[in-house]
Amino acid sequence: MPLDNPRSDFSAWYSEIILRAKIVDIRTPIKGSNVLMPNGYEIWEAIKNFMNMRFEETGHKNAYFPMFIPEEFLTRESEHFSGFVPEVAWVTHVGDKKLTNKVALRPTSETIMYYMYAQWIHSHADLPLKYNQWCNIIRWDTKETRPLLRDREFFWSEAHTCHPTFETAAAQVRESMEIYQSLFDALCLSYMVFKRPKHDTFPGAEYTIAYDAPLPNGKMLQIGTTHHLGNNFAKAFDVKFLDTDEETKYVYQTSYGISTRLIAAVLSLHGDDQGLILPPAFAPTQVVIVPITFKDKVEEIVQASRELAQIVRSWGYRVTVDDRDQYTPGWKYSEWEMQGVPIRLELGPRDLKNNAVMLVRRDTGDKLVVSRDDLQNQLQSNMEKISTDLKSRADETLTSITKEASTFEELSSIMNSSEQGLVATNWCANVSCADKIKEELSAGVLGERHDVEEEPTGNCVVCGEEGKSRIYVASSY
RNA sequence: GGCCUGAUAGUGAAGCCUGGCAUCAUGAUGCGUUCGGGACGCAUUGAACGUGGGUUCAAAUCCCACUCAGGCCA
Repeated sequence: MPLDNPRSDFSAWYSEIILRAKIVDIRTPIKGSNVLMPNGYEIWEAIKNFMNMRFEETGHKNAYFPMFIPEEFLTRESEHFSGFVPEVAWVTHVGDKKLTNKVALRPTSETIMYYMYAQWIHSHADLPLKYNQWCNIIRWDTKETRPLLRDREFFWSEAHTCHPTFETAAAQVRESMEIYQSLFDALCLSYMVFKRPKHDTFPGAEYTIAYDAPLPNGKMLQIGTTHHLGNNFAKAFDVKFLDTDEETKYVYQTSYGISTRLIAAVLSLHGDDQGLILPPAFAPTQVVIVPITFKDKVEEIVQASRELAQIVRSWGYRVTVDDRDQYTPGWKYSEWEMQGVPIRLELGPRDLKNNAVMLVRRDTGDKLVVSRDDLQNQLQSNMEKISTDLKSRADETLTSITKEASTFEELSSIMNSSEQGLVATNWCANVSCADKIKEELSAGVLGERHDVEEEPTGNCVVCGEEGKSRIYVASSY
């Protein structure tokens, strides 16, 4: 029962893999409100562990803020509110009583957090304040939900920081970028960092930095964002401090987040037609041991496999022994490959006799007979090799979908082809031209690159006026 | 926002046009033989056909609404 090829039919491949690899089950009663199954949840926990480590190193504290937001809060920063209002879910009743003041289920937590920040921050000595929360978010999309890509309820991390000046907040933006890029690199993703155009900046923010990863179908996926909020929210929520010059000032703020959507990027970018390929550092099971039993030696081989598992576990790996006797080895190989386990060890009578094991890489299928003495080294070097190879294959995907257009005809022929792609071009910075790209091509202006300096190379791809910036266009989820 | 397609054992499908005992594969369970790339035999087990209503002697099948899934256009 082979999977579709992710390059030729990504949509079908994605729908199927998500269930067959036991990541998400969408057979729930409410649209866009799905089960994150253990395999998916454990990847998320591994991401959390990585991030919590980085947060600790950089002076962030985790906290938890309420899910219920009074209506009045969402109207205080009106630009912010209007950005979310169509997707906000409201509590309007309790039992059979209608509430006098309806309550929102958080679509994001700026308002409730900054209301509290105003009570906590008094002086420059209280700054910087760097809090993060891991929580669930409700955004009630009325249609077009896709598991992990666009859910009505999803998990995320949102960090919200306060600083004395615009520049110290800008420095915090840079720190968040460094943290996120270390995470994306550890996940072996390829991505580009963009400064979003003005019209696509987060409601209430001065500017937005976004990280976009390629998908095999030529679309791009936003896997994280960082916002410099200036003091717009500080003014709305009255977050002030007494500075060293004895003046009362509004704080400057930043916020940044990643969500379970990141998992979708990892699955999609690395997977193949046999299933998932998980980056070793984040795989729920890193090593699976499959005993190859023969009728007169079942106990001996199963026992040896369990002992081997204990040893490999003591080296710090997450290990599973698949000793189910109702499945044949070949069946087990396929199942673990579907779930993306990076390395499989096969242990049979031949290996026992030779004091060896068979080591198989998920990403390449390469098989290698390894002596027990050399196993620890081989595991480590193969895990590292898998990571670097995943990363370079991901980079190749990004390179292969990146294209160039100087006229609207070129741009539109790329966007209308089945491969689509990420198109580098030039823009006059007028929203009307971005709107035309959106209306006619269902694609968006991702912005100008923030990780690389680039100058415009020609005139605006839409109107032909002077190009003000070199931008990238793609369709996105 | 508009349009199209679909929903039948755990899973995947057939049956629907032309209303009349719901079929096949797979899975699950048990026993036995197997086991180095999705093994096999025998036995057992499974559905009020998405939900609600309508037409009819009779509805999985025809009609209406809703929910969910997928796709297309704006």
